[in-house]
Amino acid sequence: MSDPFYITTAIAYPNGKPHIGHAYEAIATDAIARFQRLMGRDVRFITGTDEHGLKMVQTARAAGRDTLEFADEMSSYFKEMCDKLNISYTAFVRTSEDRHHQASQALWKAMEASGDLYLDRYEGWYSVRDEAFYDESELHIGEGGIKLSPQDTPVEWTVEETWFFRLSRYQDALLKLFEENPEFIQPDSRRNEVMRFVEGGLRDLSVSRTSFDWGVKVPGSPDHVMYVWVDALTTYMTGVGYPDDRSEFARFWPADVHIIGKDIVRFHAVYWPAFLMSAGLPLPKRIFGHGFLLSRGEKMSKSLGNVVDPMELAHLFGVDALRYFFLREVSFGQDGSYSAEAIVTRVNADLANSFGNLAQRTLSLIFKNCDGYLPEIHGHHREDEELFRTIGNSVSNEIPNHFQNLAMSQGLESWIQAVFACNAYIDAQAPWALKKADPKRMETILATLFISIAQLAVAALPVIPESAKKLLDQMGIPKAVRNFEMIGTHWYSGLAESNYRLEQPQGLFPRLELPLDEGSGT
RNA sequence: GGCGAAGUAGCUCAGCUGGUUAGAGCGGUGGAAUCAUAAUCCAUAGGUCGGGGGUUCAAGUCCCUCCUUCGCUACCA
Repeated sequence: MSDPFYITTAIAYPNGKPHIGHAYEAIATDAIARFQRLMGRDVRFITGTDEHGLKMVQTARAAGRDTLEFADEMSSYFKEMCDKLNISYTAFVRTSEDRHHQASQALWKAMEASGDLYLDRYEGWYSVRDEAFYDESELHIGEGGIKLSPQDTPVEWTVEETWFFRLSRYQDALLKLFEENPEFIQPDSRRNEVMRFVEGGLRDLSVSRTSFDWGVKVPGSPDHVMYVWVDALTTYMTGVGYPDDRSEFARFWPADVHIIGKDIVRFHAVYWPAFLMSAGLPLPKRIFGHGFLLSRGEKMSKSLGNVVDPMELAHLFGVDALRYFFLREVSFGQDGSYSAEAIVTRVNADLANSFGNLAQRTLSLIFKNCDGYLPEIHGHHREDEELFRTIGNSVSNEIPNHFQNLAMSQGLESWIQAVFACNAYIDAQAPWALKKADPKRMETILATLFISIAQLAVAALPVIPESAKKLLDQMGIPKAVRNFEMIGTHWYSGLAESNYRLEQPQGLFPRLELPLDEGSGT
């Protein structure tokens, strides 16, 4: 059986509809998952929604809705988004599911068994929005004399009985973990922040609430529900069968990487490993905190009116175009900027003009000059070998290495350079001029290009799955060859000898137009 | 206040452990080509690598300092 690979997105809080950040995270995670499949790994890819907590109750109530019914609807938007964006998750986990409650309770019991949970009374300033208590010293006064949390959310004085987790006990173990596994938190700037936070000392964490009941019941304390982060994080285990499906869980846990936003690094890099250590479970291998997408360099906010619906972008420009843009243009781990012009420019230049047009002109030449049959190779020239070397180095070496390191933009940089090399090659060789003068040479050139394009299409599958598949289908590339290992082998003659015949080639990436209402911005 | 990141061609950015004339894409300019989605290819544009100082035979690449932007964190009020 092939090597397992387990990856997750963060589990989204469906308090509102999915925004572009959710789409970005899902797309990036999906590209990695697809890449690993093409590398022959047996992939589990979990995403889902984190539906508990007082905030959901209140939002539902404000809308005059039943909480679960409201959660059903909101969660469905996230699932729809994933399906629309071609996200190849293996399970979409909702924290309101029964199996998830069981998983969370199992984790809780394991932590309790380690003596890390104790009941105490908590009095303090509580922010519903943040689902967190704050010390008086952390508060500041906002407009109208209202006390606000450090996140500028309103707080109220709350007294409740609560379970605590002995987080303080894990300070040294966590620091040791970070020091011995520099890859555990990435990028490095996030790692530094977390380390400094932990070095500053850890307080025990309040991990249950009694002020509402929309959550996972604490075993043996029916008045308590778990702190949302406890059960949200547990989703990563629910998704691979914890606690019942022991073989699935044993096979896929711990996760190879949790892809999350930079704003929730602490929960994943501090609380989560501490919970797991307490429960005696293996820790995820890597936490990757990606950056935020900024609209024309500015943070998205409702007040600025620059909130963009990712579904609208996908509809406007196409799913693959959007996926390509995000992964090519944004250096993974850093913040990125997007705008309609940037998307149109990038997608037209790379996908329509360079790659799409390359495929179109090559396949058209074969269609017209070879009657659609794949041309024979009559011995390669040095220029052909050079092109193969360039493509091979990119497709078999640089791209997989970069993707392996979650450096998608750099992998795509290598990819587009290889595409450029093909365009330079076709212009230099000018096969269209050889139809009568030297038809054999023309055939060899077209075959060389056909092979190169197939390799580039396979390498692009993780990023633009739909269009790359269409292209490979047009080209008649067998399914068995559509992975990083096989596409580098000698499959061409077999395909040519099978008398595969091309249809009239269809354009893959239509040139995009800048929508009228988008072009006039700053 | 502490820690950290960023500041490189008009724009968006690459530049790992310091080493020949600082790179790419887009845009601009001049050519070529016409198979192709008016797409492509070639050449080119002379940017004090935020300012200043230092180490070194040699510094975007190391050290110090200052400026600007951002992140994490602390504290005062």
